[in-house]
Amino acid sequence: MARVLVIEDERDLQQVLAYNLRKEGYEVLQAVDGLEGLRTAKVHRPDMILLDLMLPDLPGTEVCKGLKADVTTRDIPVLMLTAKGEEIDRVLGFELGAEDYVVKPFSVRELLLRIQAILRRAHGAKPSNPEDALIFGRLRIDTAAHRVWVDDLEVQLTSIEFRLLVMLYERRNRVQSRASLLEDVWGLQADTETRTVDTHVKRLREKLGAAEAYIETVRGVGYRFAASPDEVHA
Amino acid sequence: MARVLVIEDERDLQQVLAYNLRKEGYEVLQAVDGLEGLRTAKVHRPDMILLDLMLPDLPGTEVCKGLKADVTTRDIPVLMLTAKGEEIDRVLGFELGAEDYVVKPFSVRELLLRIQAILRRAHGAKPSNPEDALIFGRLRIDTAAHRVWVDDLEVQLTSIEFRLLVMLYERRNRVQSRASLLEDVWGLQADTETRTVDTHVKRLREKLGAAEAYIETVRGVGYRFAASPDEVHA
DNA sequence: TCCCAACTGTCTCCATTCCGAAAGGATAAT
DNA sequence: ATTATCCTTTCGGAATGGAGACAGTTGGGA
Repeated sequence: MARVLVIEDERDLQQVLAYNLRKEGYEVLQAVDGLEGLRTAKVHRPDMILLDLMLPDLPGTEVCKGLKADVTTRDIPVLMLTAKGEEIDRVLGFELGAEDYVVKPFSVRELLLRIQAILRRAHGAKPSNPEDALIFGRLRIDTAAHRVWVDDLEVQLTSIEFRLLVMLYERRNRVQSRASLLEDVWGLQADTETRTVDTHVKRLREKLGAAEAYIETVRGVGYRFAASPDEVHA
Repeated sequence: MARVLVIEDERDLQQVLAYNLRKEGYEVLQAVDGLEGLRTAKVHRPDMILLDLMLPDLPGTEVCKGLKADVTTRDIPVLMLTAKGEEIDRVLGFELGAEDYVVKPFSVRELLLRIQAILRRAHGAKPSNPEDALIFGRLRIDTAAHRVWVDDLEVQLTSIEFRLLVMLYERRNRVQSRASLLEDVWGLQADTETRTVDTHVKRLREKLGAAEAYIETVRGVGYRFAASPDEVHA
């Protein structure tokens, strides 16, 4: 799930936000002033940032400038929390490249929707090229279109199978335990004695046919996507 | 670079827009009410116009009519800025002929994308009319006229249906979640527990008849417009 | 002003697909 | 050979999306 950094000095609000974000399944990073926020952003690279405009050390505008000035954080969308609906704040926020803003007091629901929208846009906009599918040996994956091909023949995967494949691929050459797959693909956290993952891996392999060998079993640990297409042994 | 006329009375928003447009390399003309907007449009012939629906002297709809009534400004695409809940239906149809609209508060990023899309279309179809229509297999879409044909037979779509179709088409071969469609077509931010999108897709498909197969359902994810007219599965 | 037609969003119902669990068979490790 | 681990098959319940119906709105015309 997505990681959200909350830069907010009011303790109570910080708690409320963190609680609600976690409840929605986000991973939450917290910072209570601008400098800490900048540091955390640079180190942890969150998927987006909630930024209070009024902070004890730096004004939020400066934090925003700081974020935009650094290549590693430049592209992280910022959602501004402004104390009053002053137009000036809005202007500054946008000028500085904030993605959106909400005015306090805001409803948590509204805020969550904005966050969702931003993350959706960020994800959707990532592969802007028309035909940029991942290619791995005989396997081709187009995440934007949600389509998969093996040897130029399209394979119909269900959404879970697709997520499982992408997750394995993104972390190729690293063993994924069943528990971590359950968490990342299913969004569950259960210390599991279930064979659910096995079942889906099996179905996925079936559908992948010739490309099934890319998914390797690591006995006693979990599953691993091959490091390179050639490494697969017959 | 393209010239954009911004007709907007709120000073701050005017500034935000101008700043961001210039940053993107556009030349910006500004007007703070409808009459000034009409004059400026006639004199300077911008490549497109951002028009607030709520202006001090004239409603934006009237400005739009005025633009369409004058030969020198008739072909300039108009992008409407509307507040939430304002009637947007009539804005789009034949009546007013606006090219697109965004609902306030909008993210500047989103707005810039829309502007890009409009200018791209406009440039591609320089000699304004005859081949202004997009062709996709048996489907023909004329965004300027808001008309659609299937196998050379015109299909009557409502404004939402049209917008939905265009949105899907412009992002073809990319799955659109229901939530993102709700946001981009309806201008709503909502947890999608609703079947509204499904219903409209269904109605759209009905009307498209033979071309309905271009709109594909991706179970558990959303909808996707086919990548190419031939790829449609039986 | 009133009425009618068109449009839109929501609801319910239903067929289909999909998921997760269970259980027994197969395979690798010791 | 024995055990631990993984694969395979099967099946009922749940989720998903489409079809149809309906009421609230809106705009246009009588």
